[in-house]
Amino acid sequence: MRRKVTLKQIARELDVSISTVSKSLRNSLEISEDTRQKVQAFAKLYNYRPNNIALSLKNRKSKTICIIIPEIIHHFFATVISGVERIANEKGYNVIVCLSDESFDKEVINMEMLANGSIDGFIMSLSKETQQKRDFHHISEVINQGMPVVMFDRVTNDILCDKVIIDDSLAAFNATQFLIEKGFKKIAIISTVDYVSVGKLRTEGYIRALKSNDLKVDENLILKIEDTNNFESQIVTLIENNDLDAVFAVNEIFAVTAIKVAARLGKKVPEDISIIGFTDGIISKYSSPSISTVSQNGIKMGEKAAKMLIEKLEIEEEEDEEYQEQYKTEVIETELVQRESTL
Amino acid sequence: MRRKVTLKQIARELDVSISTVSKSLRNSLEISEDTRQKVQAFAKLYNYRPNNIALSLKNRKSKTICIIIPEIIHHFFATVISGVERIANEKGYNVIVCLSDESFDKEVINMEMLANGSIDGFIMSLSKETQQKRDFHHISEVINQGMPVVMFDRVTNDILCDKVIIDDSLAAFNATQFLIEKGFKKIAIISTVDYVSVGKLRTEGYIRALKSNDLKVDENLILKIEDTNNFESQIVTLIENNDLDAVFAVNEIFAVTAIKVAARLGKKVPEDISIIGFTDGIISKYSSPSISTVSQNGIKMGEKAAKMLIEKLEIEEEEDEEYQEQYKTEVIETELVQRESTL
DNA sequence: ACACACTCCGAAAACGTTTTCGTGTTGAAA
DNA sequence: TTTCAACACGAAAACGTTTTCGGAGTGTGT
Repeated sequence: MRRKVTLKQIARELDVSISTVSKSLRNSLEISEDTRQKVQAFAKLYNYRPNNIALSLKNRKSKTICIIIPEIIHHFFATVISGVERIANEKGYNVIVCLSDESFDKEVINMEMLANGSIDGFIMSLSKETQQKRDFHHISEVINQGMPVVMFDRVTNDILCDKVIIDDSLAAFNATQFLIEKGFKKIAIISTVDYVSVGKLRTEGYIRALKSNDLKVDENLILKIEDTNNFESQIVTLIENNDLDAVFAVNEIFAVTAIKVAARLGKKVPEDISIIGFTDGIISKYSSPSISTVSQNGIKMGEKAAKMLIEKLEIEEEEDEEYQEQYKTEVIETELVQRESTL
Repeated sequence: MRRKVTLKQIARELDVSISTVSKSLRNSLEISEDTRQKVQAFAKLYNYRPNNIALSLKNRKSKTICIIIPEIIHHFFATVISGVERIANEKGYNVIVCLSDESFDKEVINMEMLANGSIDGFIMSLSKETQQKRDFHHISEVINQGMPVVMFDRVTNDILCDKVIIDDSLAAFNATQFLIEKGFKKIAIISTVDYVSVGKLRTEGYIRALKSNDLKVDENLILKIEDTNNFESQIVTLIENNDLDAVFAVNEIFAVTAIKVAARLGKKVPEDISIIGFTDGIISKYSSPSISTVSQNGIKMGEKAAKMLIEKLEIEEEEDEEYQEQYKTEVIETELVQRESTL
């Protein structure tokens, strides 16, 4: 169990100064061929690796970024992480993953813990609670300290920073329009409560599509679910009490639950009722019947977010301030994936 | 955009020494009530937070652990991360997530990048390629440097360290036994190639169960899948050519694919053919029919792994070496979850 | 008047790097 | 012999902390 070897130890061992060792290892021309070789051989023998923490301190940057997400269990967020990881690795950055568990407090704690030099920037998607409270002081504080933040998916207009989103409203519009063009009239939506930004936007898109086709918007067909752990009964009621043609669900779980409920109520999908979901994850793919869905490419979002963040970080080094105070919002394309749950 | 305030700045501002500031903030009795108050007020005003990197360097530990997994998309691994995160957070540790993408090289690179002071210990599950090559030098090297490693799920006997596993063989035995007790004779297994440790063990358990019930082991009923991206045709062949009573699949994807294939071939699940999977993830839960499965509690595994690792880390501080050279292997209980895919 | 204790604070080392600057030793040119 | 450049190396500062040690000043007891 030899401990890690340091410059100092090499220096002592070889009877030269620390500077000489450092320079030798970085192939400085100041050092004679002779000593350089000697040092490098010794370093290799003892498997010397520069201490990252020391480098971070010296360079005042850690080459590490943090991604904060509400839930890792959600397939979509997992794909985003995977996209971030890929780009980060490519550019020599590490990724710290933090889970807010949809809790405002955990989000704040995570940010405060890491904003003290541990990381160079944040990529984040807001927790439900944060969106509900509309309290973003922890984020603006971090930004004020000069640390770049990129928000994705669940974003807010209250904070100025780079953002990566999909056009939730448009995607929902298109999905609904797709159902309307199939000839369906009674189309329900299973959405979330309004403070979840994406839920609200998707509901908006759904309503816009109905209106632009002169269909009546029936409040009874708009189900807004608050408790994501216990909602099945509400879906039962929705399907039981209305003679639906189709259902648009704003996530996979709602969609697959709708299918199960429909089956239990003796309605066949897609013959009796069509269903479209949101997020092209594992559930949609492997469900029986497989689920038509709006695909939001998580990997692409993650990659884009990571690219934007790292770009900001590297620009910061060169240009001294100025110029960089402009923020972009990237919109990632969505796509309607047709499977078995729609006619 | 005020930059982060440091001890030095506070000291200069208040015309005292750095030591005084540091001590004041840590409520040292050496400092008079007066100055302490003054410093603390100032620090609070400017929102002083100690620089984590500097602390890491000084304390020679980063309060950060790394978890390396093959794929974050797999629900099981996501649950493990979530367990690790919870415990780590509780104990004041951060979690760096690295993905090996089932690649040996990425695994090595990740470990080497982080083993230089950036983190205090590893939690990991081996990539397929690593298991195939049986090359674990990167792991033993890290361990030799005195950095604790905890392996979970995909482990190897070639490395001595703490481990968290399930009894794959026993779990498979029980699942098969369950099918046998239902009266099934022709039971197939859809497994992975043998170099994937858990696949091999599960196959062993399956065979053991058959033998202990005096059932013939038919090689034709043992399907070992290599390419996890393109295997459906093999399952078709398996089900088409054999008049199966039941199928035991070693993961969710294989199980749900078997169901889909069976349906296409006109066999009803569970009436014509029963199916048991492995891993109680989202697919098993939401599939139609829902899938009976062996539940391996990922959260528990993650929590246990994190606890073991952190315990090792904290022991290291007190006891000077000695005593700690004993490694434990924790076995997490599995459970057979009965759903609709078995009679 | 002296010794001593106590209070309050600062200097400096340490963690492991990188880099700037200075300096001693060569050898050659004047 | 002197002068100067080139070469090879070391000292020290810096990044931001914590902590040990020592010291100045004050007060107390004899």
